[in-house]
Amino acid sequence: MIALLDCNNFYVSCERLFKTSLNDKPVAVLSNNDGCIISRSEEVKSMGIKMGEPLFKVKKKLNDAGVYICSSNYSLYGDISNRVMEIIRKDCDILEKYSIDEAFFDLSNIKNKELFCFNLKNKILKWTGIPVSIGIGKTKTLSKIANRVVKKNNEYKIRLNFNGIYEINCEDELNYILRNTSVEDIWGIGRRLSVFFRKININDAFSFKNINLKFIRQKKGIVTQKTVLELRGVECYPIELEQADRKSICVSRSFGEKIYLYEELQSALIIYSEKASQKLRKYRLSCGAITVFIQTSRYDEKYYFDSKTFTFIEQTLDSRLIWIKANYLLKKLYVKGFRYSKVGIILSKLCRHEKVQISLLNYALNNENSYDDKESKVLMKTIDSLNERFGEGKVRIASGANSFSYKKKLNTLKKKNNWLMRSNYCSPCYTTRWCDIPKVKIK
DNA sequence: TCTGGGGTCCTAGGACCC
DNA sequence: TCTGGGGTCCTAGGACCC
Repeated sequence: MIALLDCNNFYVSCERLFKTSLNDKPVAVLSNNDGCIISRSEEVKSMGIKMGEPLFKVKKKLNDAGVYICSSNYSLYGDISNRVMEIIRKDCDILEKYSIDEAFFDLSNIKNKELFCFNLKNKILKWTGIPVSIGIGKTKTLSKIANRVVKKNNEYKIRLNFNGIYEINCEDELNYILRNTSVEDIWGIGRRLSVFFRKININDAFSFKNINLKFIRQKKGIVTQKTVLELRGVECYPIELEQADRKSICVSRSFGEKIYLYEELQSALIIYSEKASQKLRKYRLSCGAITVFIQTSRYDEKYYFDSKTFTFIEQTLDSRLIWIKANYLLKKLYVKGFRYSKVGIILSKLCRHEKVQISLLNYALNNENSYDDKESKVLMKTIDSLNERFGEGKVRIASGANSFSYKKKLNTLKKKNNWLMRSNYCSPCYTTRWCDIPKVKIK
């Protein structure tokens, strides 16, 4: 049996931890750049505010109702998430962290599963302050559905109170639940697939479970077939204990204000390149290719999107090299006259440091774009540790985007770095930054 | 005016090999 | 006039997830 633990309204719950006055007030957390609503307290959900709703469309409604709005604060959420995961791991080490607010864990060897989960839930609440819900089923897909039953109690009405825990007990109960679960609410069935299934009159999880296996394999592929099997109790997605190495790393942000100037794109991209390379080294990886993309808003009449990729002869972890190539790609991509809303960098063809395939050509040609490998590694390590100790961005790559002449140009245009992401309602990093640690007064 | 960011996997089709 | 059979690898695009 597999349990799925899910933190309730996770980002909102994190914001409430250090600002207890918000506990019974409506709260909403925004996406990056304060664009959309991505976490809502129960009060906000019941106002009819949808997940992913753009802020500007509902701002008045939120203000009128006295909703407290937060920008997202990922260093806070990431840290709280780790604490929750560690508490689970203490009681159950067959654990897979599935997302920032979810974990699957194995209950096969536990006798009273509901009691075990009940105690775990209380412990997490007591030690971190985060409320959680736990669903238990034979497979990951079923535990997801069990978890949904806890949260949408009013849709299923099989019990008055779950205490945050629900285990699918018998076949009859399972079928009842599946009949009352819409096809689009199954894990693995998204917008496109649910349109397809609705068209052929498969509207709920029960009829989806009983679909012809050959038909589904042929029409929708192996992934969807696995989802059907999982609903039948056949495990297709086991709990993954080891986190697989990443296959790509992407850093991109929407701008606070639209951008026209090449230099402004450059000054954003250099920061993203540095962030991406830093992440690369944190995972002990090197990259074999980089992709840069730029785009205008999807809602803009003159929509523009393009991306270009450069492949290295030899995988690298050096920020300088990554930036040189990123800048080169940006130059090729930039077209004057568009209102750019976003730029980004993707590192791909990743491999472990120690598995980098050394190129004969790099040595033979004494390639100007390659650095001495040993020196480069030491330098990057030094930069990373300086930045970790003294704060992000303290040591940076020199570039035109940081130059005096560029700053002068911005000055004459009376501009600052207007592209910086909006984050107008951000809470302090209570648990990850020394100066933000909450102070306690004792009388 | 204002609409997020970061991932994974599968599949079909093209290019190439003998 | 008539042109096989069996593979691999790569990539773009599409689907999904949180």
